[in-house]
Amino acid sequence: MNSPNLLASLNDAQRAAVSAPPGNSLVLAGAGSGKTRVLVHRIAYLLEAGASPYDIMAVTFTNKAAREMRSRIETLLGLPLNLLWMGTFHGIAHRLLRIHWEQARLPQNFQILDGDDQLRMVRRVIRSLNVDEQRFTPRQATSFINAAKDEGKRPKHLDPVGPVDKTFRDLYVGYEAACQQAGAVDFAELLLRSHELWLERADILAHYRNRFRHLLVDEFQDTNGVQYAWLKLLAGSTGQMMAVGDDDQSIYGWRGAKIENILRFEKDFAPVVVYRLEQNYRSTGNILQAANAVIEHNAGRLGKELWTETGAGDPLLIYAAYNELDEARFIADRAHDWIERGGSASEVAVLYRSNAQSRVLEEAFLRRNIPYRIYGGMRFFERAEIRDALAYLRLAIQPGSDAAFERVVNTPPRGIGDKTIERLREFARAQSITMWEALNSALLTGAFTGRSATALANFAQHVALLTQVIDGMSLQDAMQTVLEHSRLEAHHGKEAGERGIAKVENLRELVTAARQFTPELRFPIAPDGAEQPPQSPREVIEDFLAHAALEAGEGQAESHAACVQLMTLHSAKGLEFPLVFLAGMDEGVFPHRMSDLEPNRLEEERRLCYVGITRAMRQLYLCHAEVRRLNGIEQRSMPSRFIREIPKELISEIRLRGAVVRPAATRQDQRSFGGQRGGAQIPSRMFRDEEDAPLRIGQRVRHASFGEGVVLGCEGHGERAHVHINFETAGEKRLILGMARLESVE
DNA sequence: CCCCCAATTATTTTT
DNA sequence: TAATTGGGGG
Repeated sequence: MNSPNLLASLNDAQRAAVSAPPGNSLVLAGAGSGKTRVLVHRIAYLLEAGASPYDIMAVTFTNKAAREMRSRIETLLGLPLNLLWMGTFHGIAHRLLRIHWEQARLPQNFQILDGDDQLRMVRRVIRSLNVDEQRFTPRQATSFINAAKDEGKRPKHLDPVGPVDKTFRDLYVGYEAACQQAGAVDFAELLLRSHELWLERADILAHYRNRFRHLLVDEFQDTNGVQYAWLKLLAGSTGQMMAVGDDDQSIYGWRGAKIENILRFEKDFAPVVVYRLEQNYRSTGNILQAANAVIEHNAGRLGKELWTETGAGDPLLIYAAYNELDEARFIADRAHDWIERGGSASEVAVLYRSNAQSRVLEEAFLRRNIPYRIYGGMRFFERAEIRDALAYLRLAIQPGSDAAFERVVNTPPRGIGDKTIERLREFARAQSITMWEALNSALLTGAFTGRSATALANFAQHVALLTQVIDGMSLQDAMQTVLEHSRLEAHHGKEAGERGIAKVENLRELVTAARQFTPELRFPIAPDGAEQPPQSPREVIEDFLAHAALEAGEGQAESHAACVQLMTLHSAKGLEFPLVFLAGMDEGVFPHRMSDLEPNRLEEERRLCYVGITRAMRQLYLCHAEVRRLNGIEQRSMPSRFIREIPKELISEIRLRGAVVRPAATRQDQRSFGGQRGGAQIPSRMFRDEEDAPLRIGQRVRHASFGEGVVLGCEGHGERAHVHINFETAGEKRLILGMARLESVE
């Protein structure tokens, strides 16, 4: 059955993929080639062909992508699809474990550890095993554990080489025990545990295999070891899978993603029909050519070249800034021009390699009075005050949660110090009971005396009261009550300045988030019954807590106001903007110096560059600086090699009109630039705003007798200015501009 | 418990 | 540079 309507709006390649015959297929979808469109239409196509929503599972990597896909399908088909399982790997795995908690050997009320909880847990294990915390940092141990889990490995699967590895493995063992004891499951564990559940329980696996005959996986190049194994197991020999991905956009290798999975897929799921989506509907010809040229420097690609029917468009623009302040100022100026000419701020994005670069940019936008929004950094549910409040909420419904207990036992401070907590912890460990139980039993037996006993008793009473008061309350009321009782608002309210105010606002926002929360459907008791909404208020609260862990809350308080978007290249994946600036195209910054030695990592940097370039629809700026202050040290830097990989004919270099030698910046100038304290005394805007300027700092010049060199600086006015040049052979010289007859070298 | 100062150390980030 | 962390003293 094929509906002409459904396929009419697609191009040939898209149509072929959407109407792929039964079996496995791989869609290699280049940037901007309509990938989501294909997935959405494929689902619609399957439904039209007689599949039930009940038969389909669609997996994405981010909640945002999942939401987007669901809403697009519902728009396309005009009906809600509750029975279709669509979500992130973690979301779906979580769902499975909630249904089969018993068979997965989890307590029914198991909780999810997010990254921060996990780190705390690991730290606790390190201390309890008396491992040297300096040599084996919680961070290292956590990434060791996660790396193993991402590969589907339990401690018993590891064979440690040397004592260091062995210690890590011991920590992994200890951590697993601690998690099991606490009834806690980290992100990687969700996948690993559900995978093992299927391996151990053929009946459960058979049920899902039978149910999910159609599997669709987005961003396949980002799958890691367990995710791949999980999919493979679920598909079995009967499941039909469509994997969609782009090897050129694989940028998460550093957290376990494997591009090779695309190749493995072709082998393991053979026969696989491969579709290539290469027509791009997003960018101009010049932008695409630049992207193609850069990515061509990578070896071992699956091979794919984007093309467009749109014209070449404007050339890419390169700006060589003097330093990062100049770069930021330039970007803000150009963004300003765009808006002046009638563009919207939201059409503009500034992308950079690392978050640290956002500061200077932010200041420039602030100064220019351009509305901006910085993505990334701390997300809503990750903020300490929010996590504290949620810990209270959890404690109220589940006082046995040690993680929650430890988090708030002394927040706000109530006289329960480290010593007291340590004794309590010891008490709990010795008897294998929870901290909460330890507290109550210690109070009964009079193990604590004096001030700490009073403080502990107060806390115990406080939690018990909270539990009682909250019982039967709606989520929203419970949240509100918890905030009032915990005195967290008052605690943060008296904190000085902006920060305190922001925290109180966040706490209020949390009540709003609780009010707006719609719980996911719950799972049927009978295997094939329909999903139901949660029954009790308590279940809603539990769902809300899981939701907070699983979805850090990027969407929270999302303003759709017209803002210039500032974000890292990583978070720009999947987005598009008419005007894009790539800031910090310097060697060492991008490619990052930590990644430019090893070929594989360099290639990942290059893919990141490819992602960046292909975000741009109409105009792309590449900016680099000659001098850049990084980690407090001012350094000369070279333009990124990626710039050199773009053919010259696609590029136009920006000469600021009227760059002319001018004396060192006045104090006014410096102040308007946010100040340049310490470091090299090179004025930040020496060569601006006048006519006919042949010289820029960092520029290469040729002198009749000294040969070639680089301009380091300059003092004085016009023809009589003293230029400071570092010649390649003759060394550093100070020359008088009018006499030197310098030629610029390109 | 809180405050202050010195020391330390700086990717990318989703779930 | 700047943000966070640990130690010492009140």
